[in-house]
Amino acid sequence: MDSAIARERALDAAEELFYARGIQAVGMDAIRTASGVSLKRLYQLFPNKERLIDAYLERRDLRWRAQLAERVDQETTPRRRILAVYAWLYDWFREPGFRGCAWINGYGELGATSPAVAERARAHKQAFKDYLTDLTTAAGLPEATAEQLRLLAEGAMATAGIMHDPESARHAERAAALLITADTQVDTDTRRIT
Amino acid sequence: MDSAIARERALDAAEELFYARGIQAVGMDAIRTASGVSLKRLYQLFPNKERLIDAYLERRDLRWRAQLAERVDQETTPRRRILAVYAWLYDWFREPGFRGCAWINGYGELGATSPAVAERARAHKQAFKDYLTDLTTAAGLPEATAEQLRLLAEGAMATAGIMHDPESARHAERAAALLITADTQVDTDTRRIT
DNA sequence: ACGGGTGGAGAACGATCGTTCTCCGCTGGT
DNA sequence: ACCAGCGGAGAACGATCGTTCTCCACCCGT
Repeated sequence: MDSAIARERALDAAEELFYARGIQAVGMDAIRTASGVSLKRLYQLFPNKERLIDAYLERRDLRWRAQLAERVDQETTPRRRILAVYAWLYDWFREPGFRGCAWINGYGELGATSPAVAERARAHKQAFKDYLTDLTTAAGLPEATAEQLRLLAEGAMATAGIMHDPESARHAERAAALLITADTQVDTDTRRIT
Repeated sequence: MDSAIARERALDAAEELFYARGIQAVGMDAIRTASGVSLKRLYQLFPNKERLIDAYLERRDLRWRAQLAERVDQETTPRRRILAVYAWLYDWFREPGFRGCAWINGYGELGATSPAVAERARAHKQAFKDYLTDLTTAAGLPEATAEQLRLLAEGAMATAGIMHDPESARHAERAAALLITADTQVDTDTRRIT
């Protein structure tokens, strides 16, 4: 079997199992069974479990951000592009098998013991925040607004994961709409609102 | 030794170790060593590790909410009481050894495999949201605002934990100030902002 | 003083899991 | 056909950990 295909199958199985059951709850044997990739091959592709976890988080990060950007790019005006983030979250939260943010969960599980996982979580969250900053500056909003939008999104992810309540995304969306409108008011209008 | 004292010492050790290193990374033996409570006694007090985890989350929840309420009660006006939540978060985030929210972390680690942990996390988050609802209704604000304030707080906790950035609390505070002002505007003013 | 029982220290047990090793069948070149 | 080597299945190994068991020192009532 082609090595690249085996790698992808292993990562597919790892992603599904790690995300659904938690990382530590999934043994290498379960990944072997789910992927059909033998243990020997698994350890040729990833020298140990930590590297497999790392590759899982890396690949998921790329896909997650690409899908978000794809949704945002369906909108044209800066304001609608910002709100599209929360619409996308809403769709994500309603997907069957949604179990919260893989990086928040992974950090909670292994952030204290695995520097690699902690770093992946930080990098992912930083990249997300940078993306929001791009969207806000395109809308002429200050970076502080991006920070606030970020907190709303993170709060929606954490809450939706724990409470199984996709509506968090709608509340976040409404708050975001208020914030970007209020900040605009403060800039253009008098500073009645602060 | 008094049974109640042994129980408290065990919980003290469990809380410190579970929170700092993650639950699964701490063995019963480490708790025995840190607490000075023998294994036999530990298993008399808690029939198994899951029950110890449960007691840890329960006791921490009571203390966490009591300390938050204590801080909020230092303020008198409804608006300042709401904003005190974020000031308290800011102080908490800057404490040495802060590692994020114990329930977000615990849910990420064991939410998928332990129904007891998942339920404790849900109950804690629900109680926090109920408390915010009390604060907002006292301020004459709608429940939707409580939901938004909750998302800001949860986002600040998740972000501060992962990024080691206490400033999340200040950004959340500023966003909260905008939201409760904006919502007040919508109610009293014309509904220019929505 | 003495015997019974309580509690502590730590060994022991069984299960799980990451990682490696063994054995064997298959393949591909000559 | 034959042999060398690659890859797969799964056993094996060693470590960790939750839980229980053993053994012994100490204490307290008579």
